[in-house]
Amino acid sequence: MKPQKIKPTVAELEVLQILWTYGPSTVRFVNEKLKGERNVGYTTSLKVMQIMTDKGMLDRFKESRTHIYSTLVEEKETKNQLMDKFVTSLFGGSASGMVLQALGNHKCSTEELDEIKKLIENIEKNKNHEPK
Amino acid sequence: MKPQKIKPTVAELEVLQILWTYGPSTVRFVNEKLKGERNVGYTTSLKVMQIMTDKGMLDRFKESRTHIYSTLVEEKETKNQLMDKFVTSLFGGSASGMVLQALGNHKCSTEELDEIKKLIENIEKNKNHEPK
DNA sequence: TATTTGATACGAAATTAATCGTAATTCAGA
DNA sequence: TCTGAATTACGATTAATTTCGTATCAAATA
Repeated sequence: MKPQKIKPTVAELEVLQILWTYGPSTVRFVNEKLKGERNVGYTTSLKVMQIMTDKGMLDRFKESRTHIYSTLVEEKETKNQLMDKFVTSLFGGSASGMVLQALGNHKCSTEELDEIKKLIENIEKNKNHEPK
Repeated sequence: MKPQKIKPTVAELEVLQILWTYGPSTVRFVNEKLKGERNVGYTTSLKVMQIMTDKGMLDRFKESRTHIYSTLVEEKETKNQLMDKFVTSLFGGSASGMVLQALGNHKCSTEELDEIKKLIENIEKNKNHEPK
């Protein structure tokens, strides 16, 4: 029931991250943030955001002379979709396979590991309660 | 001490997966496997593999009239690197953040969850033994 | 009101990736 | 040796993405 396919390009994803993090913003603001990472011209950011608006990924409204852009795609949903693709192409669709490799090679703090354990226990608990 | 940056494209990654799975292979073989997934011409696969060889991702030797290709990049290392990039761009570098989202949204079997728990316990055990 | 500043619109160049057609090459078998 | 089937080499095309230059527009202010 969700035929909407979200397929942001790399550049588009960078814009989304900024809007998810800081909320609705101007092109100027987004461009400043992007310039923190790499060299990118103002009109480049503008164009990307205009295209995203055409695609229905962003919304905007006019405030005096500038436009304020906000996202129309859910952060969680979008990341899930990207993760799906990633897991499929690298781990044959096995999320646990990916998790194993991720945990084995990234350093996680004890607190983080505990958090993960807690989540797993919750999932297992729910499985028992809704066995169907 | 590993300045070698591995950046396979999508098409290249597909070739790598096949070579990792089946070992050194001919273009014909790789192309057959690819055609199992989608429609791709023989010369397309050939070209991709030639480019990969130029880039130093693959090695090859002549056997009669055909070439036998093998990978020069480690499966684990490559996947780790791709995962790093993924985690960085989507989860600000937090592997545990990604794991949490992955576990929360993909269905894992009880066995898989147990396997992950076991791994976490091992990691924690090792932490205690090598506290530095 | 004219100027300046800063924004948007638009087209198009530059890049990168993926695809394939065709020519040249190689070997095996007739 | 000649022919044909299969392979490789290579160029070129297509498509998608990223980039930016220039024109245009709007509003604040001198």
